[in-house]
Amino acid sequence: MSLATDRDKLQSADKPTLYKQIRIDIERRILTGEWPPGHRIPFEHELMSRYGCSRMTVSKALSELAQADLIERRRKAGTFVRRPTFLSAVLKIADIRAEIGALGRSYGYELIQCSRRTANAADRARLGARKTGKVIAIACRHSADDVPFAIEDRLIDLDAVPEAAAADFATEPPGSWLLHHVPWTEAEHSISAVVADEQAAAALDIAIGAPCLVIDRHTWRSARPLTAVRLLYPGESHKLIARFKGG
Amino acid sequence: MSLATDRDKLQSADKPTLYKQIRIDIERRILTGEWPPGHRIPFEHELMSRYGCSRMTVSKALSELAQADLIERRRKAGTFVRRPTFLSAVLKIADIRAEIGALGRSYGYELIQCSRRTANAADRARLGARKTGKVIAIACRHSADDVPFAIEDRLIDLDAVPEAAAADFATEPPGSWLLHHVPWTEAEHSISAVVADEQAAAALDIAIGAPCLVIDRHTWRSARPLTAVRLLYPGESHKLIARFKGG
DNA sequence: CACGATTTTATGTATAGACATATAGAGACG
DNA sequence: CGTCTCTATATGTCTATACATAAAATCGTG
Repeated sequence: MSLATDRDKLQSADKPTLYKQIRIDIERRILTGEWPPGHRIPFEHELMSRYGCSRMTVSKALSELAQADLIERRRKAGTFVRRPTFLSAVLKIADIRAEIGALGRSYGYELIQCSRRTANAADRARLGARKTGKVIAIACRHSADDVPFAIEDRLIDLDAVPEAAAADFATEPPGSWLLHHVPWTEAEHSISAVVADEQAAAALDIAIGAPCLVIDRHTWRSARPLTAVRLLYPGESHKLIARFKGG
Repeated sequence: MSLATDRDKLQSADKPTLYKQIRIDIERRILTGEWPPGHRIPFEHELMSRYGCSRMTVSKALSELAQADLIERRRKAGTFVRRPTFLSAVLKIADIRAEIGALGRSYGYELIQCSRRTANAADRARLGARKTGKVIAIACRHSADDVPFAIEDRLIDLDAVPEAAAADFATEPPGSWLLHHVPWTEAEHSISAVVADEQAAAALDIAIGAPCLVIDRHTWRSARPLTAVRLLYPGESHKLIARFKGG
């Protein structure tokens, strides 16, 4: 009878490091359904002898899977395949300039209106801030190859983002500026559909009553509102790539 | 001169384990902008003495930050704060039954049409499969408190998901069934806006020409198409929560 | 049997040390 | 001055060991 462990099989396959191979091996069993949700994964000691390595190594593999929400580890009980309650995916939203650039189209930007004012009740409600001093209100238009791509209506809390006072939004779109200068901790997106009113239709060069996609994004840093933005896209498809976690 | 390290400060704070405190500490510096994108984080050896712990411990903290894409580690060069090129966020889309349940509203489901057929050219194009045998085509409607919530038009590749032949889609919505029975590895969402045509307006009980949100979702397992679905929601807001990664 | 105390056990964190590996930067050479 | 090689170095992986911690399982008692 052989003393060979699965380690040989994995090692012979190719290069990646051992813990990564263990991770991939377990991931495979979960994704193929061999180990369905709720299934108890072998104890670390069993995996140690199965793969012929130390506990730290299998633990590292399991930790990464746990961080990726694929498994759940419970002391004394063991490690279990998580029951998916959500289609969990990583959503990456580029800022519009980068997005248009990635499409190989020329980016155009036009500042329509930019004003600084003391926040009124509507501004505070929109930002979700109880009290605020000054805000910047911006309206602008993004275009790709000189065709209107989206219009943007944004409010920035100047107390939370004082650096914004010095930014030149006539030349740099506020989304890009914020993305590269202002760290954030939470964001919430609300996606909906509307039909273009007269104003939006004129700005986007589409018919009144044409469908538009709306993305409302609120951004916070440690629960403090930073900015609220509404983006209006002509109804043509706007793509979001969502991949299973764990590269 | 004191031999005290930052470890004392962190430890005294409260409970979490050391490596987690280190992670949180570094995360804080990044999020507050103290360490801006591109900044080189102190070498592991410096962090060792700063926090008064072993290299494995700081390495574990840094590894988690790297897995969360907050930092980038390069051999010999060091560890750097990543320049965010995307608003990266975790998107969680519940299946519609769970979503309505979470809202505290009663879920209603109605199968409109369900047929099994040999895939035609249009089916293959929609699934993105070069060749397929049989498919299941499903049309159904979801409602919340007896008000139409969304209509669904779905195609399932029976070769890739043979278990679907035995499922009873008259009682269980296909989205829920698939989520709980079929593991997947990749999904792609395409979100757009349309106006309701006569048929959609009738099914959703809205006016013709009213805005609707469309979500097209394609799901694969190891590059093999499993299902393609189009969901049509009345234009009222459909919320997606996106949070900064790394809890 | 109910219920609280004790034991057992699987994971969680931390350590020191070792070797692997990629690569930035220095130095050699044409 | 460019390019090539070599070396120093920071991260990457792995081990063996130790103790901490949470919770399931067991035991003991009223």
